[in-house]
Amino acid sequence: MSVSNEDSVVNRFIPTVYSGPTIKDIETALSVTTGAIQPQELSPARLSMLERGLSKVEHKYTLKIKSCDNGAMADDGYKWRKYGQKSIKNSPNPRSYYRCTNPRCSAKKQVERSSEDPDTLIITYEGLHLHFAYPFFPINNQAQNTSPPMKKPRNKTSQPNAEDREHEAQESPRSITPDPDPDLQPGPFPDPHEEFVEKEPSAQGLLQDVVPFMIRNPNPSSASSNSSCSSYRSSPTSPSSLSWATSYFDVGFNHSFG
DNA sequence: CGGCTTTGACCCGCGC
DNA sequence: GCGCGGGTCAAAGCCG
Repeated sequence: MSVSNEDSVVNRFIPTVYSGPTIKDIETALSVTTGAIQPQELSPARLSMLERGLSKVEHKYTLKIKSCDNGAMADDGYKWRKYGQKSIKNSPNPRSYYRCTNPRCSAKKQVERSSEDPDTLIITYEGLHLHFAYPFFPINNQAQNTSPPMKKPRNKTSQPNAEDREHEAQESPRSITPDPDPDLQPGPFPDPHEEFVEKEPSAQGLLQDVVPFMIRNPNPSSASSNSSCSSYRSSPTSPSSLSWATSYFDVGFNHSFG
């Protein structure tokens, strides 16, 4: 599998999902989150996104948003299972831990309320899952050695390797093809657009979780009122929702390969 | 009855 | 070596 071939697939796929930014642009945008590039070099859309509080720290993406809800389930319409909650030192608000309900995903997120602004939720996404998108991204050399410092699961359990493999599937570029979903095979894509849309429902808890939230909350300051609290749950799988794919890849691409 | 959420305990890693 | 903080697990309770 040559890189050029992968690249061609990407080039085919990306424009189908959205028009505008290229992979390079995505990389550029993400590099901004780490302070590598001046904001004025970004597109208005990307700037807007960043201004809304998306930031990247290591392999985690922190999203600061205004919300009238507790942030537990009402963020994206996809399913996250709460698996823990802890009170945080120096913070009056507890932090909730969520894990994607999709058994293939090891994606997690932490939700906590800002101590400064009770209306602001700080959501930290980690292990974002992009199995369906992996085949469409070029495997850069830099991605080969960027295995995030995921903690090893305890060996005491009766499933010593199951979870490891799961992490591999999420974090390692090599997992691009081995993903168990036959519908996500790389290579010739009969109808990328159609496939993409149709498969989404089964890809619960994907990066879509991040983006719709931002896209659908264009005005965070007013989101705390009442109207936008549930609107973004409407239909992340609708064709029109592809508009957020730009941001979608922004986050996921870098996370997986950066 | 099944699934999901909640809550407390346990375990691990890091810093002092 | 000890203590602290954070993350995950697992059992119980609740809701649909």
